[in-house]
Amino acid sequence: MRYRKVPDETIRRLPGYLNGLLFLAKQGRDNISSYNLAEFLGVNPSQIRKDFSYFGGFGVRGRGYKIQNLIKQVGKILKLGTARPVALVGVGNLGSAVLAYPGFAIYGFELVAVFDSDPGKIGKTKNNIAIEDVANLDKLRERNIKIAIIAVPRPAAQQTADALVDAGVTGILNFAPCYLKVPKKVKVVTINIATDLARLPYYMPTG
Amino acid sequence: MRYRKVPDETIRRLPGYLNGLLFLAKQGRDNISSYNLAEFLGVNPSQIRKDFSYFGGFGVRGRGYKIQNLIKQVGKILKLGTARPVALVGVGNLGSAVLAYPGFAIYGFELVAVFDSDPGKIGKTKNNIAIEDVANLDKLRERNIKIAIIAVPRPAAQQTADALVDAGVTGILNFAPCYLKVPKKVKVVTINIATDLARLPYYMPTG
DNA sequence: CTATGTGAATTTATTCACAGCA
DNA sequence: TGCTGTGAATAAATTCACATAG
Repeated sequence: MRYRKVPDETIRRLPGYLNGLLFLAKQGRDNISSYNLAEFLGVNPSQIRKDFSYFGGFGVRGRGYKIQNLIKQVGKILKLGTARPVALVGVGNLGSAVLAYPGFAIYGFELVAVFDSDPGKIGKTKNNIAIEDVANLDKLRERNIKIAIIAVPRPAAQQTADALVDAGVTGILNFAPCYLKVPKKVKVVTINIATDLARLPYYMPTG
Repeated sequence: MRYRKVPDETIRRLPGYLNGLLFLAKQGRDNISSYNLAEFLGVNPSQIRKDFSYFGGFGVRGRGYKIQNLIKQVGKILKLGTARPVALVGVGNLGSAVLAYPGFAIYGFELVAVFDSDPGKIGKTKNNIAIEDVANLDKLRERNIKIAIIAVPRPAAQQTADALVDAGVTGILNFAPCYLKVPKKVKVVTINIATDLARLPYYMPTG
């Protein structure tokens, strides 16, 4: 197809497609139509086809998609091909849960470095990873870690982001409930559990 | 202004605005312009004005917005006026973090019921809340709990959602990495930490 | 026949630009 | 003058609908 900018929304959906496809593959399935995949993922079939069409289309007319092929192609688009080391900053309640979270592996992420500012935690081991002093974040550069997860309290979030950027990090998953100011070349995705919860009542019937 | 449907995107942003406004209020500020609020939140000023305009507009021309008034109005829009009881299902790593998460309170949410299927956990107390048997989810109806958080493993997610819906729950925050099929009257917001992380590499410079 | 790939149509969301009010 | 509120203009995203390939 002719060149067109890939919508951000398409990129936002692709990891979800990949998640579903990996699940279906593990169930032993090897073909699927956009209709069946859409049903499974709770989205619109033409949306799926359109999303894939931005990259040339991966299906066979009349037949559908080869799941293994789709997995490979989507992984390539998202640059998830090789194992990616990830650092975590902040080992409080949320950070500990993130550290133990098993869901990152399917995308090739591996949590390999953990930092905290609490002297009572530094040096201790959690999930087989030694907790390091947050003052040593600059070590991320020589270890070639480009992705970090911020799970520190709000007052420490911006300075943590600054230190990460200084250390060469260009991708940040932020759990602190605030906007992080970073250079344009750095991508931040913020997750705020509370704001997501706060959307529900608006849509719920009163009474 | 004339009637127009409020965009979903506006509703998605409002809890974030409220979060920022509450923070600014605690700092002692009482007025703010759309420009300053936008700068603080990392969004576009006219977007903020437009978002508020769907509800009539809450500012004063030439002066800006009264923070306390905005907080009140946005809370009303989001139906966050009164305290809202919330239930949590699943007390694994993620569930425990959610249980200890302090961020819900500013929106009036209170975690008042916790369920798990593990006999080793049922009856124990965590964060001053007794863990109940997930088989008793139907008790939510008589306790008038309409919002629930699903933090169970994927294989149990859909059946948990079904049980919650049967118990009268109409708002679900879902941490399981899968689509949940629910009746139209039920609103589901899904948080998938791994898919959010998986968006980063696409935007990051290669090398 | 079946189900993709994709222009075109439609819907939704964002941003502009400025009239109008304090 | 300063900043809101909002139509109008753009831009972005979704959905339709069908020609086309297997």
